[in-house]
Amino acid sequence: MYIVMEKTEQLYRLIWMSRPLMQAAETRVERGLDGTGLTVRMRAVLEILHAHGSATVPDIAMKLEIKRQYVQLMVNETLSEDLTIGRPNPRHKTSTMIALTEKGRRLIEDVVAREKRLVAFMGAEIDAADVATAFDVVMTLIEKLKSHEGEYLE
Amino acid sequence: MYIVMEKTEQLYRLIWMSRPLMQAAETRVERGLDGTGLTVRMRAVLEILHAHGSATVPDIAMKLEIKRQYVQLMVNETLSEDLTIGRPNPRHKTSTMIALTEKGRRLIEDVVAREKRLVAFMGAEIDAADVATAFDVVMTLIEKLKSHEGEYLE
DNA sequence: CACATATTGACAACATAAATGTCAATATGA
DNA sequence: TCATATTGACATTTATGTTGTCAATATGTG
Repeated sequence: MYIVMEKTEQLYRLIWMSRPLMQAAETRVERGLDGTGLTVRMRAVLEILHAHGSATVPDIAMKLEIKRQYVQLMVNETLSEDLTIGRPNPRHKTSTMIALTEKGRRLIEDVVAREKRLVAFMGAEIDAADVATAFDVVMTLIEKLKSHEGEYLE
Repeated sequence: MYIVMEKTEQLYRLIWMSRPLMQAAETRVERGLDGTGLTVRMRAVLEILHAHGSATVPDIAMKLEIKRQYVQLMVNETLSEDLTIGRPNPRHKTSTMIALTEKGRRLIEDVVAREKRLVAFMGAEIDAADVATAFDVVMTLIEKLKSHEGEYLE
């Protein structure tokens, strides 16, 4: 029982550390973007396109879990900087497929590579198995938090 | 080398999962606040006062790592709901000590207890040692991200 | 103890991320 | 073909902060 309480306490604290973690990470990412001309939200668009290939604005919105209207804004910024280009969409004629341009592809690859070098450096003294464990715990937590399981407890 | 890459990749993804984790957690917390009359930011004030005892507005701002002007706003809301009360501060006469009222104390205790029951439920099938590992990894990450170490890599 | 400096609370302006509402144009599918 | 849905564009609103400023008051040092 004591151990159970300890675990819950630690899990509770872990969950509340997600905000400091996110803030520290985003601050760092922002600094890494200095000089690239990218904003954090433009970077998000490029990253998704790089990871999943071209997509429509509503597609990207679904992946980012934010409203398409806001994504449209983000995407338009990347379009006007020639980081992406709208190509005719065979599946839907008014919804263009947004694709990375060569310029956009190179930029996001540079940015991600630089970020990964930093992460490699920061993770040097963390055990690989521990990282895997942490990752699993976090993924499980997200899943549980998003499900409505346990709602009756409230 | 392969393992190092794998670890870095996983660490990178773990870091980027901090936002989904935080969002899922805060959405859930918000739902838990339904019917209490509390907002998330009022809850934050009460939680700090409950955990650390009474404090001045600038103290709370330091703990939350946000500007005192915004914390003032948050605190004023709790004051006007009689969840907290300003008491003369022996150490500084214009800066009142903000303390929980009985009403505030009972409310935050209820809220936290309910949240912990939910966390206990969600963590039931997660190993205690894994939680401890995840917690350590996350704390280490936050520390590394906040330090300027590795800046030269950028 | 006087005086320069800091702290506090209050208020206003601004920034950013995002949600929400609406519309016209166009697609899609029964 | 015609009802319904999707998309992009645009406007408004909300939440969560930051930044700047001010007057009142404290604090601490010579």
